[in-house]
Amino acid sequence: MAQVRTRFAPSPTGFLHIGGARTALFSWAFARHYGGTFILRIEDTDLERSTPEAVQAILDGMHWLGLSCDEGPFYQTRRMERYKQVIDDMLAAGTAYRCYMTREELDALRAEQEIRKEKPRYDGRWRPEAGKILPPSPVGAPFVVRFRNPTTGVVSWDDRVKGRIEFENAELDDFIIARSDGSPTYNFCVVVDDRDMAITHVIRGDDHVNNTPRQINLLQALGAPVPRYAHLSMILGDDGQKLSKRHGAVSVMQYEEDGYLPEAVLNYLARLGWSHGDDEIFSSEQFVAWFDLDHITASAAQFNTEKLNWLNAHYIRQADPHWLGAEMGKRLACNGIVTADGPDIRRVLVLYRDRVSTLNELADAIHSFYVVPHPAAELRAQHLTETALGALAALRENLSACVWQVAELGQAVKQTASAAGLKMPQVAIPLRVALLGMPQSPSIDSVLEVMGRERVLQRIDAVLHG
RNA sequence: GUUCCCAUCGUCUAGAGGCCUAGGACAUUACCCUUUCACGGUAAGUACCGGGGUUCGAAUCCCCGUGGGAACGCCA
Repeated sequence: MAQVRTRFAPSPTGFLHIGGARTALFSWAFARHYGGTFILRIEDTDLERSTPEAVQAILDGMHWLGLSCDEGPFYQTRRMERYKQVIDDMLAAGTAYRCYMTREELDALRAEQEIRKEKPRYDGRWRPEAGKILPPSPVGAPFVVRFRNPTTGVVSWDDRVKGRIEFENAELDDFIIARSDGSPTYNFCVVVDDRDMAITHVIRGDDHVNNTPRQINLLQALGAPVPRYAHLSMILGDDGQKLSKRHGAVSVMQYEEDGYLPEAVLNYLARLGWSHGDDEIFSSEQFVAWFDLDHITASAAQFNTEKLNWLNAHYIRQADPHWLGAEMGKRLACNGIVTADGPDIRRVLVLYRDRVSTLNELADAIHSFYVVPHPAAELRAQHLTETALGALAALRENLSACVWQVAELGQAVKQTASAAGLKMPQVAIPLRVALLGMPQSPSIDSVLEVMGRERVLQRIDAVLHG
């Protein structure tokens, strides 16, 4: 295959959401797989809605996911001269023409068409045609530039996801390529850029399928090669509903905040709409090695947070303890919890890392090691009974005599229980409540060891004398 | 309304005419492990939208229907 060049071309009107992230991921992976070039292009020609904050949000999202581009980011607003030149060329070549129809006239036309239940479209009244007499151009009046779309035949392409798609040219109208203020429009900029940037594969959302025939016609009018297209179907929300700013669409950065690891999000997204046999868990290197356009699903996919959670749990278990420790320190510090003078955070993490599915859950789970817990009255009443307190008092004595090492600590708990004629849980659960403020925890001997003698004894005392 | 797209377990998916009495994963349920809660292990239930063709044979190919979606902007 010739040098592969793909691009991700978001418009900076909001954050990078999950759908955009997947599009970027697939474009990126495809380029990487073939040793090609991945280009980032910011489509900011809509001055009204584009913001620098949104540009930054997109950049941040891609950076977090580790999707780095080889060229760009290019900004369409900085290429205005180029667009203008191409428009002039097309006007001169007769592949585009000036249209003086006013907005009012256009609106009226559309209204009529709608009444007649027709597809709303431009009627070609200013389109030059051999033997056709155009109205005289109003001098000084504003005009738009329209592309002279072929009127007969079909446009078609072999979509790498959806297969062959054909459109009758008769279905297409002469779309605007330059507004009355002279600024170029989306379909036009895309074509010029894809041509200038020598894009070989356009991987994008399938909401662009209907733009594709227009873009192909334009490309052909420009004498440019037509890239391959791969249209990805959309991602639905967890509830099966379409994602929108109003409903369910969240920034990928929100996932970071919620305690997801980028490798989990990447892995999840990779698997959403693409497959490699039965493989579920794989690194991004593996993904790049395996990725192809042939195994992309043509139908829409519903986002499933539970599966993401499962993957995230997996990656938390795999995470480097030093990194995880630092990350936890940061997250706890955000809640005003100091970890520096408490138990070694890495040892605490080892106890909890396989019991949670997000970093936030992990932070919640371990915070009792650093902050004295206040078990709810109900918990106290249920677990810190007189019998239990008696056992804890005995245990306190036994523990204080212990070498602080897991096997010996476990023995101490067991012996205390049997000496009091109690079952193991009858001691271990009150002990958990005393130490951590909750009746469940990892293996109690490990908790004792990691929490450390001083803290353990203090917390038991607090319960006994509190 | 017109054009285009899509259709396998609740969800993500495997499946390129016989390997499919349809496989894997998440979720669910049961059991095992166990000092609790998890992790882990084992097992179970659950799907080819409907109807016609083509074929010796169809989840796979074709047509129709139904359902869902997208696009029809001087937005991208």
